[in-house]
Amino acid sequence: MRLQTINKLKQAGLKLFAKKGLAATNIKEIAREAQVSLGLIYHYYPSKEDLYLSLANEAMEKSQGVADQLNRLESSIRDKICLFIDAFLHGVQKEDGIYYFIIISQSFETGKRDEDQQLLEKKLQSIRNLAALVQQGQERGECAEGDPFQLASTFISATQGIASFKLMFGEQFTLPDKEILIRILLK
Amino acid sequence: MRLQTINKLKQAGLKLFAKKGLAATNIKEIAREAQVSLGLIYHYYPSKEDLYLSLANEAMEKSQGVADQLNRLESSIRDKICLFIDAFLHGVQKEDGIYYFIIISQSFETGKRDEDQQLLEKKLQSIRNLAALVQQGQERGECAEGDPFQLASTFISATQGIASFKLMFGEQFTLPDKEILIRILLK
Amino acid sequence: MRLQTINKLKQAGLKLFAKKGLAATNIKEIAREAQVSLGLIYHYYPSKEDLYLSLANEAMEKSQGVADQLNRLESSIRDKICLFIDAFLHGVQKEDGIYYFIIISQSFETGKRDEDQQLLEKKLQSIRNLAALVQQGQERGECAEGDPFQLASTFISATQGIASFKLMFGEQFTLPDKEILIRILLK
Amino acid sequence: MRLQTINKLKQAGLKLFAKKGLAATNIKEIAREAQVSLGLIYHYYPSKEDLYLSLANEAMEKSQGVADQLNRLESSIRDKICLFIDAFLHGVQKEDGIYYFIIISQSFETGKRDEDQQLLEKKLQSIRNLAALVQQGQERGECAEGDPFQLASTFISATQGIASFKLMFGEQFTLPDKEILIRILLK
DNA sequence: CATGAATGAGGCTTCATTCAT
DNA sequence: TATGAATGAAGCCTCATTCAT
Repeated sequence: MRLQTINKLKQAGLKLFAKKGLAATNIKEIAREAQVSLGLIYHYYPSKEDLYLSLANEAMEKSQGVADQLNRLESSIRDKICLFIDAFLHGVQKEDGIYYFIIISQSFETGKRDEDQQLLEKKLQSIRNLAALVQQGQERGECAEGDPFQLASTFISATQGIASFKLMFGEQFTLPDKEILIRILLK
Repeated sequence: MRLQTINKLKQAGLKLFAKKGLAATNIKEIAREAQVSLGLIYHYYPSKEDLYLSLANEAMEKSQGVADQLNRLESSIRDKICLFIDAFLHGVQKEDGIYYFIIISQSFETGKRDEDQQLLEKKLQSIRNLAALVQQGQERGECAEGDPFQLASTFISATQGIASFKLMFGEQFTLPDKEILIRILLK
Repeated sequence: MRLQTINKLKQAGLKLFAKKGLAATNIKEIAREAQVSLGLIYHYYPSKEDLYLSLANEAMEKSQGVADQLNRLESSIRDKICLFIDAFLHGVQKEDGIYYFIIISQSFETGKRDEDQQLLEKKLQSIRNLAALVQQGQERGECAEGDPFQLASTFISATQGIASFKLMFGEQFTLPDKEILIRILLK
Repeated sequence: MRLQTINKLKQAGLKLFAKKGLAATNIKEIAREAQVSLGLIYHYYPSKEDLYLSLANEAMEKSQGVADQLNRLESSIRDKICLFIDAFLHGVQKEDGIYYFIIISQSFETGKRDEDQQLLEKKLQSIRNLAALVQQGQERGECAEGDPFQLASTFISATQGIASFKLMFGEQFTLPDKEILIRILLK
């Protein structure tokens, strides 16, 4: 039924878009991967770009959801950041998880100006959110010195690059230990 | 004459491939950007993929060249790493520089198995080279604790992500201060 | 039930085929306009072309029916032609009426050779019928001079063109007074 | 070279669009008829619709050109109208001529609102122009009685219908004598 | 060396039709 | 009867590449 088909499509799109990017992924391939006929995609998504945007937005929402959850916790900044890193290291080892990270880090434009712009804005916002957390941490003496936005973006950069390497090299690539990532943000 | 045309083509290809990726960049656009006729491209490169590979390899070589130079210096590991970071932060602010960084970080496959594989291997090697440096640094007590390969890949990840953000957001994005990057690798 | 659905389908098909032609009208649109599900259409018509042909034939029959009725009247040729013109001017002002006129004037081919050919033959026959009437009129001195077939086809041409303009321009277009049309055929 | 190719495309498009309409004519067919490769069409026209619009506009311009020429003549209204009818009857017997007439009479929409609207407006204007001529003729006592716009539209309707029949039936259809058409507009 | 017209395979999308429910 | 999800052939269009000039 509807939901099952949509899930198969999302699954297939996520995997292929993450691995090859928007332009290099073709609709036929998505259909094959989803085990669905070519035309069916267009019952659910008006275009390849719409499927991509839907996945990219979903990825951002998931990421934002995790961040929100952490922020609601009654714990030290250090603990929040540790949990965030745990979530990242855990997520990047699951098939879907890594695809979501990669989709977020991609900068492929769909040609839909408004929606591309919105995605970009959300990315920036998520860095700002982490920066705010870092600033709090600095005030409490838990975080490393330096401009909070710079610290946050360096950290996010590192996670994106790591996800990218993990996808590129697979088993050949060992994820960094938690401590290495912690050191970027915390004293 | 020859050289000038080739340069214009490289310039244009570099910019467009970096901004849009291999699949989304088309030859006509490259010709227009290079102010060169469409057919002329094929006097110098057998295919779009060859132009891309040529640029990607050149980017890797440039990067390797910088690393080699640093390694040949008679200075402390700390100084080498500082110089490396300087080179990165400086490079990423120049138009061409950032394009080279982005091209390196991309994982676009051209369909030429051997050459794609070679590129991947070079990327891995450059992480290993940095890891070796880090290991030396650790032996001398200059570098941070942790698995050298993990430290190196986290650092490289961070630089790639930063280059990517810089290209995405342009002036809206402030590069991190040197100290923030230094802290990933050094005590 | 059956009949109601068929009527809704005919209504919708008539409107859309008249406005956009056979090829540019799609089944989904017909279903929507008829407020009927997509699949249901295929319970009543084997294909889009069959619905079209059914409507085109019905239109021809209606037109032929009016002509037959007039012919059966015991009145002067002049009166018959006047009544014919009345019927046209009246019909073209009703929504369905104009669609039927337009369908008749269209020359869309459905790919079903035989049936396309039959439709064409019927069109020709209806001109010949009017021509016969004109010839009678000329013998009685009521009709204008000239080849009866030419007079008839010119008249029919005019009515088709008028119906077409009416559909195109709607309220912006004023139908011609009866006298103008009368003058084509009658003295 | 360019011009020759463009002419072949126009020729082919004109013929096919006239015979089958916009939606039922496919690009591959146009390419075959023009003896040109499929892709080449897109060097000269951005889309099928653009080719169609270009032909439709050209047809309107040709028609307008003839009308303008006649208007510039220093002759009686009667003579102008006679010449107009001559031009029509002559044009409709040439292959291209009839295609142009048919294209003008078609009401296919391309989906480009503005341009569709402009075409419609031009059609209306050409009726108004003829109506103005008729009004002059009435003032001079040369034209038939009745609302000039209605007379003009009836006349134009007749010519369109005649062109349509001619294309439909070919040799089976005899064009009306000049006198029959003259009688619609002139006393 | 240089141009850009020409080609056609392949990609995205539509849509008539079928079929399980 | 009735629905609309599913199919896939066919249409439009793009674009890497070739080639005559």
